[in-house]
Amino acid sequence: MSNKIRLRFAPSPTGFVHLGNLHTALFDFLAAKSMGGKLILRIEDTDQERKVEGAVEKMIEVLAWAGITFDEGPYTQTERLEIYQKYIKELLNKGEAYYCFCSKERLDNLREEQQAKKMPPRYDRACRNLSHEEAEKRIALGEKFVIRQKMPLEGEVVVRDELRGDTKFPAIDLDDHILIKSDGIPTYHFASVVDDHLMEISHVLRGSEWLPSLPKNILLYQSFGWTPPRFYHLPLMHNKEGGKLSKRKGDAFVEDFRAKGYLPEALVNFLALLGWHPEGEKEILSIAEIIKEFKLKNIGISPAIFDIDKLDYFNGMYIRQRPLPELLELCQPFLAENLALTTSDYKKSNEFLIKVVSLARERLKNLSEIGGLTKYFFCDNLEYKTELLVWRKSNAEGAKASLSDLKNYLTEFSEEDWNLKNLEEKVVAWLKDNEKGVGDYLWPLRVALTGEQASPSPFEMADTLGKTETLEKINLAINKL
RNA sequence: GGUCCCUUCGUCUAACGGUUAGGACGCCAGGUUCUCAUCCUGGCAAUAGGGGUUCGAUUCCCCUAGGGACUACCA
Repeated sequence: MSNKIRLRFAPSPTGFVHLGNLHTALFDFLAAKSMGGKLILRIEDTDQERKVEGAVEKMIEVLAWAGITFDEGPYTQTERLEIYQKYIKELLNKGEAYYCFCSKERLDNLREEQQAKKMPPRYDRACRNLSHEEAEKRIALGEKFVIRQKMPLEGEVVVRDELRGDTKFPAIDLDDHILIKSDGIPTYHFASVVDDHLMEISHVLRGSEWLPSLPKNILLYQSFGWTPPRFYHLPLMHNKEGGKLSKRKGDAFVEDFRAKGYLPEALVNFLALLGWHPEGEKEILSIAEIIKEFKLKNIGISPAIFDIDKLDYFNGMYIRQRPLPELLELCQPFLAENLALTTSDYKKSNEFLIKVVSLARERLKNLSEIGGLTKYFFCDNLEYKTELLVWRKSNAEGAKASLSDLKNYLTEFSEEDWNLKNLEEKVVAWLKDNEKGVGDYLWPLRVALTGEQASPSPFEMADTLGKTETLEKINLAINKL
């Protein structure tokens, strides 16, 4: 037995990447990397019905986007069927498994009966004591069969989850579950135990929905005489209502978050904090920092509710941390609609777009919001209610006078002087010198340039828009009043 | 119904059996400010309930309650 650190992420290829998948994959990755171990990708595709074409490639791509890569794999279980055949024979020979010829109908009826009687639904072990000869005979006759695990009939099975300690399961509650299906393909329980052993997996980190099946796993290891890996069952994630994350609410799939403009570092940071905590109080951590700090003992055990507000906060932080050119690149798809509104070459230039992004970024919770937040940068004719131009207790005449005043003052600026610093300093000094109310002037100016209640400052707008457009928009506003 | 797991502010979470029960998000208030946002200050807010063990329980044990998972020839 080697003491190498080897972990595996073992999804079934059923379609989109669920947030829970990413959570598990992330913890597997963090555990492996923090201990200097290897991470293996294994595709559990033993359910042919649910298999989705292209799902594996997509999953690898999405995980890579999140920064999760694999050292080995993907191994695919349906390509390893001879291996499972070999090991099931060993179990059969040891008398730890048996052939079962019960039909689906019989099992369904049995289950219904048991449930009607409020009995726990379990296989009645009808085939458990079939003789070897009898079984061989029926197989030779072409009867369909499955292979079941022979569970102990009494006593209890003690299993260990490293996070929770020992847990006892009464043997009487254990079912003789199926190891090999009638199509000859193993079930998850059997394939994963065989693979974990052969792939020398040292630590299994998986969702705690697997906790009830741990006895089955452990019993298989015992039947084979193998040493089981250490098991860590990770807390499950729920939505605000306490239920499962769902496709309908759009909070289930990683692809949805990605499309909305969530950054991978935000999602990873946020997810790492669901069921794990660093030792210090710093919460904003890069994946590299998390790896450095990650310790298995700091994994939690209680289920966590997925709180979108905190994710938004993290995403905002990471958006503000990205260098502007990168951020612009990421925002491009969300700006396309706005760019279609203008024919100006200047507004399609990098110089202009960088300014737009720099003004929008501190207001973004996710990148997809940038379109709606920056529309007024691209419109020639802003649509807004005339009253919006009027500052608080001022009136239409006041607003009109302010704007005319500003127009005259700004017209005097040379193109060279038209920049943020100058505009701000000079206009503010001018207002002060002439004892003009700041709000009386700046509010209508800002509205004239944006048509919005909330926006960047008038100086930032004027600087970004340029002298010509600024004066045009002031004129339009004056004419409205 | 059965088995198993879980339970600290609304949420994510911290706290060798001894802390004014800490941090973060959100919320509220104040500051900066023409607006919104950012940023800075401050504030509100929790050990599910009941029994034990102990000089002392958030922490250990039991019961109750609540939540969750599993209970397929799905993973």
